[in-house]
Amino acid sequence: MASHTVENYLKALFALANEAGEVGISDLSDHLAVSKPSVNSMAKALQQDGFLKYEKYKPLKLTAKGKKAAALVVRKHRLTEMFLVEQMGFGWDEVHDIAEQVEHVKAPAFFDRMDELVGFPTVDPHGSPIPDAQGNVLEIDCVKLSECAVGEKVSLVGLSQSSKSLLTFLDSHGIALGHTFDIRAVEPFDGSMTVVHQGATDQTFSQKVCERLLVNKEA
Amino acid sequence: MASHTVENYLKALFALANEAGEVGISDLSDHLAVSKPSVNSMAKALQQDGFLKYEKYKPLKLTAKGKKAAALVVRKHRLTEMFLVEQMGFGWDEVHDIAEQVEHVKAPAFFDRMDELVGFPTVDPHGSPIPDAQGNVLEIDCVKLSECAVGEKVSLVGLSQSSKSLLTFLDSHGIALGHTFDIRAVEPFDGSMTVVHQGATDQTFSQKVCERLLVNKEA
DNA sequence: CTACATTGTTAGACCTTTCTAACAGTCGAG
DNA sequence: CTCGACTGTTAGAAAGGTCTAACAATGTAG
Repeated sequence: MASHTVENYLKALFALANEAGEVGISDLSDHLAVSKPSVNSMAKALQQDGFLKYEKYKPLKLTAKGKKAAALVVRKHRLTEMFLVEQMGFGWDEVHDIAEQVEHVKAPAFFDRMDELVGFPTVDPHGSPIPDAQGNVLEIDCVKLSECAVGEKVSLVGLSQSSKSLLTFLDSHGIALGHTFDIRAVEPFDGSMTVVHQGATDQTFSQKVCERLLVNKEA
Repeated sequence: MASHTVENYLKALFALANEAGEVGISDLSDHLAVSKPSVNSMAKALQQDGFLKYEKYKPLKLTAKGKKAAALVVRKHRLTEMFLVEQMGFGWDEVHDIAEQVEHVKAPAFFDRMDELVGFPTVDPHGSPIPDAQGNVLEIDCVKLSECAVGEKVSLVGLSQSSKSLLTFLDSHGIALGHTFDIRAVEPFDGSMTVVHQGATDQTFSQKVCERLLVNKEA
C-alpha cells in the first residue's frame, strides 16, 4: 500500500485536479509546501507505480488507478471528519488537522466501522462528498453564492477550500450547512452580497466569502 | 515529536523492560523484527536524543525522559484499544493491530476525547494498565494463574503478552476479564490446571495458558 | 582456561524523501 | 521574433531508517 507521503501527493493531486483540471508541478509544490524538484522526482516515482501520467514539461494527470487510490484516501479523510464530529463531539473547525493524521491508518475495518456508526454519510461536515468504497465520487449539484442573482433563494450545501478561518467566521455568524439565504442585494463595486439568513437576520458577506459558499438554488 | 519508528522502539523498550528489566540489542531486534545493526544504530540515535543510556556491549536502559515518552505511546495505544472496544464495537482480539496504527497519530485532543468518551479507564481491554497523561504507570496487583495453588479462588484481571491466538482461545472458552476460577487440581507432570470457571463449568488449561493469565487472589 | 556460541559492532550500501544551486524550456508582451 | 518571467529539470547532497557481510567482545561448558 501507498506510503504516508504518496497518499498525501495523491490527495493533493485529487484536490487540484478537481479545481483546475490540469495540475502543474508548481501547483503541487505550493499545495504541499515542498520544493519543485521534490515534486518532480515524486512525479516520476508515481508514474513508475502507475498512478500518474507524466511527460516532461507537461501537466500531470492521474491515471484511473491514481484517481481511485486518491479517492480512497479522500474517503478515509472525510469519513474520519464525519466520525470526529458526529461520534466524538468535535467542531467542524477542529477536525481537519486530526483527520489529516488519521487518514493514513491502514486498517479498512476501522474506516468501515466509522462509516457504519455515522450512518453511511455521503458528505462530510463541510459538505464535501465522500467517495464510496470503490472510489467513485458523487458530483454535488451546486454553484458559488457569488454567482447567484438578487431575488434567488438558496441553501448552503458545501464549502470550497474550507479553511479553519472560514469555518470560524461561519460559526461566529451562526451559519451551518443547510441554512438558507434570500439574496437581497449585490454590490457591484466589490461584489459583496446582502442576504437574509434563515429568513430572519440580514447579513452582508464580502465577495471572498461568497466565493467559498456553495449553494443549491432550489431552496 | 518522535517519529513513527522512534515511537515503536520506545514502546518495545517499555514492554521488554517491564518483563526482563534489562534489554539487549537482540531482544529488541527480535521484538521489532529488525536487524541487530539497525537496533544498534537506533540505540545511538535514541541516546543522542536523551531517551536511552547506551554503552557499548551493555544492556539498554531507558532514561526518565525515555520512560515517560514510552509510557505516553503505550497510553495512546491502550486508550485506542479501549475506545475501539467500548465505542466502536470491536472485539478484544481485533483491536491490537488497529491500535498499532492509530497510536502514532499526533493530536493530543483526539486521545483526550477518547479517554473522556470511555470514562477515563485505568486498564485496557486486556487488563493492561493505561499510563496517565504524565506517563505514570499504575502497577497491578496480580500473579500468574500458574503460580497459584489448589483450593485458591481467583479472578482474571489481565493477560501477559496477549496475542490474537490467546484471545481467540479465551473467547472460544467463554472467558473474559473479571471471571472467577476455583482451582481444583494441578497436574504435576505438565503443569496443566483444572479449574471451575465462574462457579459453573470445569475446564482444564495447559501450563502455557496458565502462564498467560494474570489473576487476583482475593476473588 | 580455552573453545565456541551468543551477542554486539563496524563498515558500507540502499531506498525514500527531501533539499539547494544551477540550468533549460515555454510562453506571453512588446 | 526576441526578451524576460515563470515553470520545470538535472545534479548532487543530506537525513532517517533499513539491510548484509564481516569482525569483535562476552560469557559459559567443559
